[in-house]
Formats: sequence, C-alpha cells, structure tokens
Amino acid sequence: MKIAKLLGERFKNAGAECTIDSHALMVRGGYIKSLGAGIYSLYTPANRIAQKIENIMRQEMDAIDGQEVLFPVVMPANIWRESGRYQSVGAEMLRFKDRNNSDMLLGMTHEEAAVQLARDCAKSYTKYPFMIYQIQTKFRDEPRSRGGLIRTREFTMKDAYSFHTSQQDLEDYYEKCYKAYERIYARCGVPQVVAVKADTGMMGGSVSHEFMLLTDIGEDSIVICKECDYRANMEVADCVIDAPQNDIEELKLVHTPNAKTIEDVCKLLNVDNETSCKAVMYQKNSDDTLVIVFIRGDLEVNETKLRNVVGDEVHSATITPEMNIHAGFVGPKDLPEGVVVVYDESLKGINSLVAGANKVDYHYAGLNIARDCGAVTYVSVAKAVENGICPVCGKHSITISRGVEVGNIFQLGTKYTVSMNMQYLDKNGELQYPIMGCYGIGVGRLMASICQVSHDEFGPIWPMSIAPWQVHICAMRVDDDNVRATADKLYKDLTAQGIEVLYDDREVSVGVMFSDADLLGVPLRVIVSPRSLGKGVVELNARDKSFTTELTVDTASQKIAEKVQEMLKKYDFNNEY
RNA sequence: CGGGGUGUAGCGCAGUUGGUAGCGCACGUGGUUUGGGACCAUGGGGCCGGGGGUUCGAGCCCCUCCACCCCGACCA
Repeated sequence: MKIAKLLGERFKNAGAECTIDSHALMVRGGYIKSLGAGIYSLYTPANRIAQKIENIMRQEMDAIDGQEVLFPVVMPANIWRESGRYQSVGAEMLRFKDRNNSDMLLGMTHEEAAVQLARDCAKSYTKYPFMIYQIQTKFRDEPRSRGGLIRTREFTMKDAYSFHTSQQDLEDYYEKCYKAYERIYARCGVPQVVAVKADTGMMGGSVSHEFMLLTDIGEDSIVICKECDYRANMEVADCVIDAPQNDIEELKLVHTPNAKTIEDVCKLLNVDNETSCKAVMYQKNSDDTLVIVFIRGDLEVNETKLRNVVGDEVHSATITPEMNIHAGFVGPKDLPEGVVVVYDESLKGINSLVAGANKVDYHYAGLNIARDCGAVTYVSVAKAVENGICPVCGKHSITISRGVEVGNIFQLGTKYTVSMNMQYLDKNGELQYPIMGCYGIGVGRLMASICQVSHDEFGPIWPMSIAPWQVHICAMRVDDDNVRATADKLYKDLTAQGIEVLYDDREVSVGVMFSDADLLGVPLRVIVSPRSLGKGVVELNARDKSFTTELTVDTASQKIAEKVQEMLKKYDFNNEY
C-alpha cells in the first residue's frame, strides 16, 4: 500500500473533546471518524488492526474447539420474551418495529440467539460439550459513550457460548477459556491484562471474571493484593479492616447542633471517624422503600453490593417530611418503622460508637449495637479501601487501581436453557437442561486500550502482531533516481516475501513523512535516503526506539523480513495449548 | 436522567457595540526546498446546526427544537 493513496487524513491536533490519549491519537492518525454519539467508522489502518485482533481471537477460539457461527444483528423480540430479558433489560437495548408493526431489537448480546440456534440440534448428550462463537456487530444504547473506541454504542465483539452436561464440565471449560483469553491478550501485546472477580449484572449466573487492562483512564476500580493473587472488581471486592478497639461506655445522648456530617460530629465529640456509625440513605427503584445503610464513618457504600443484598436497584434517597427521618441525625437506635435497615460488617464488634439519635440536633455517644439495638445481621456492603486487609492472605496489602474491561467471562448456569426450554437426552434417556457459559471481548475497545498503554507523544506504537502494516518504508527524495529505484525494489521484494508494507514515496518534507509514520505506529521503519545510500545502506528503525541499524542495500529485504519474523515470535504461542 | 459546555470551510479555531464571514493547517496550480509537521505566488471551498422572532440590517439579541462533548447517574 502506498501512503499517497491511503484515505484518512493525519492531523497535527485533535479536537478539545479528545480527552484521552488513545482517542486523540486515533483521530489524529486517521484511524477513526465519528459518525454520531458512540458510533464510528474505521479507516483502513484501524480496520487492519481490528482484523488482526479478530484473527488471533479466531485462532484461540478454534484451538479450544470453538465453532464459528454468525447470528443476526436484528432480532424479533420473541426470543427475548422467552428468556424474559425483553422486559428485564432496560433502555440500553434498542427496540423498534418493522413494517408489520412487530417488535424488533438490535442485538446487544446473543445468549438467546445461541440457544435458539443450538436447541433443535443438540438433543443428545453425545454432542456435548460444544462452544459456538461469532465476531460481529453489537449495539448497546449506552447512556453515555466516551473516550473514542473505549466505550461506544456500536462495536464489534467476539462472543462465545458454551454448553455443558455438568457443572464440573462447565468449570473445566471455563478454565480453558480463561487461559485462551490470557493467550489472546499476550498475543495482542498486552500480557499485563489481569483477570478479576466480577459482578454478573444482567447476564445472570454465579461466577464471572473480567479481564482488566490497568490504566489511569479506566472506568473500573480494581482491588489488587500486592502480596498474593487476590484480584477483584471494586463492585464485588470484600472490604476487610481492623475494628477499632475501644472501651464499652455508657449510652449518652449529646446535643450536637448544626453537626450534620460525620466529620462535624466526630470533630465536635473529639473521636475518630472509625468509631462512628454513619447512615447512608437509598430508596428501592421499584417502590421507593427507604433503605438505610449503617456503615463505619470512614467507609463508603458499595452500591453494587448493596443492590445484590437488597435484591433491587437502588438510588439515593429523597427525604420527604412524611418519612419522619431527620437527615444528619439518623442512627440505628429508635428508627421509625417501615424502612429496610442494612448493617455493614465494619460496625461489628465496635464497643462504643457515635451515631445519630433520630432526633434533630442530637447524637448518641457510647452506642453499643449489640446492647442497645438488639441482635442485628451484618452484611458486607462497604467499598474496599487502600491498605485494607486482603481477604485471602490477611495482610494489609490491598491496592486500588483503575482498569479498562477488555473481556468478560461468565458461568451462566441454566438461566437461558431453562427459560427457553433447551433440553437433551442424557445417557439414561432422561431430559436435562444444558449448563451454559459465555465469553466476550470487544475488538475496538481492545484496540483502543492497546493504543492507550502503548504510545508516545507522537503516536501509537503497535505490537507487531496486530500492527496495521509490518514495515513502513520512507523514501526520502524520490526525485533522486537511486532512492526511487532502491525503495521501489525494497517495496517489491518485501511484498513478494509476504511482508505487509506501507510505502511512503511522496515528495513531502521529512518532517511530514516521519510524523505521519509516527502516527501510523508501524513497528519497523525503513529509511531510504541519498545520505544513507551514499554509504551503501538503508536505515532500519524500531517505532518503539528500541534499536536503529543500517543494512547493506543488497541484503536489506532479506534482513528486514527476518526481523519481522523475529518480532512476531514474541507473540507466538504455537504448540503451547 | 441531573450538572456544565460546544455547534462558523475537510480539521483546529477567531469573529469586538448588531453593519460585505476570517485565520492556521489541509486541498488545486506554478515555482524554490528536502534527515523531524519548509517557503513564495496564486486559486477553489461556507444553509455561521435547524426553525421562528426582534430589527432597515442577525454568525452576534430573543424564543424554540436538534446534534455533539465533558462530569455524574448508568453500564455485559
């Protein structure tokens, strides 16, 4: 490919709306063009990267006996009514009607389609286990897309669905898939991706892991132990902390005018936030029932965990006079009736607490929950904290990082096979529901994430395994006959050897040539110039600046091809399955 | 859905009190250049997001839609 013909302009500046590096560089480099909120076209460089990532996924899915299929993008609502998700999934599913006024939707995930495809032909246990996968467009009407390809509404996804005759078989396959995912990330040049325990959300099921690429621009908080391999998404991470040791005191009602925040009260009474009990108020989305969470004053509520405890979606409470609640003075003793009360484990075993007295301008000091409030059940709804205790190894070794979710795997169970009535006959001739797993990776998000962790100020630095081209030839001064002839021949020879070459033979200044090359991020750059040819050589540089070398003209194409192969080896996992 | 912001040439932006719509880059032509976004000359390109209003006159003021971005809520 000659760069002179390559469509997609490269820019000195990106717009002010590009707040993260990968977005700015992919706009500046002519990779993507926005067509609407969270909707992008890909120019050739991005499309080539996407295809390489997809091919790696294909190879890894095939290696664990996946069968590639293709589901429709547009589906009638009926099969989603069967699973119950036509109702349960919210506005992120785009719904519309066809000409016959039938309800239709754009596929946002394909469990229903997978069951519909498989249920009529997997009637015997002898077909099991099997896995089907596709690489295809999804549409999720996200309330807010952001960050270029990091979070879009329309995106390409590799999604896989496995079917099993026992939980053990699912778990074995889940493990294989987990390993395949690790290979996919390593082959794409981001071996640092880590798997964390995750919430199952709308997918349902019990066990799930998210694959996270740690970067400051990540939208998720990841809890990681420095000492062992405990890793979890903040949404599900345990919060383990030492309870403060203090003496049992007498319960005292104290006047605390204008002290409405826990900081104010603790300051006024001269105690640590750790020995206070704060009330955080929510309401159930379904019926606005008030949910009061009591939690240690220095901690925060993990709303995902709370949702799972309450069994409903929740939102921050709007306190009305009829509730008989005194915001700022809410405590566990003498609460009004009709509210759901949740006690976080962080309060367990604290002898003496400061807490609201459910009376304007008053707090209690010396509150002992067991003595003063009776038996209560403690649950875990607190956010994990930096330097907290690792729930696995028990050391004070918890760190919190930001991460981008670049993949997700679930043990689904029989949620979809039962609701959609998929059954097979087992060895004993009895009908059984298969057990499912599902596994997804977003292609565009992975590409953008790789750019985010592999770039410099001048552009992306693509790993050889997914680079849009393998070699970028810069022919400086093509008006020089020797340069023209040498570069043309190199281009021809490398291409003949199957090397993917981007050839810049434009009569532009070197500044333009190099900055364009930087933005395109091709891992190897060959410079053919009068200066180097004067010494009988061409110059070979690595985009990541790890080396620069000179090659004699006669053997250059051979050496370059060898270098490409050598660099590819780094990402090659042949025979390691 | 809340809060904030932006819509002017392909891209990035300026546009004063309301008075003929501009700059840089990119693009066409001719020429000089060539190891890190060169320069000279010349040229093309605009429904100033849409609609309505005020006014002799609106990119600018008013009303109203729409789109997009950022922060939050939300998110397999």
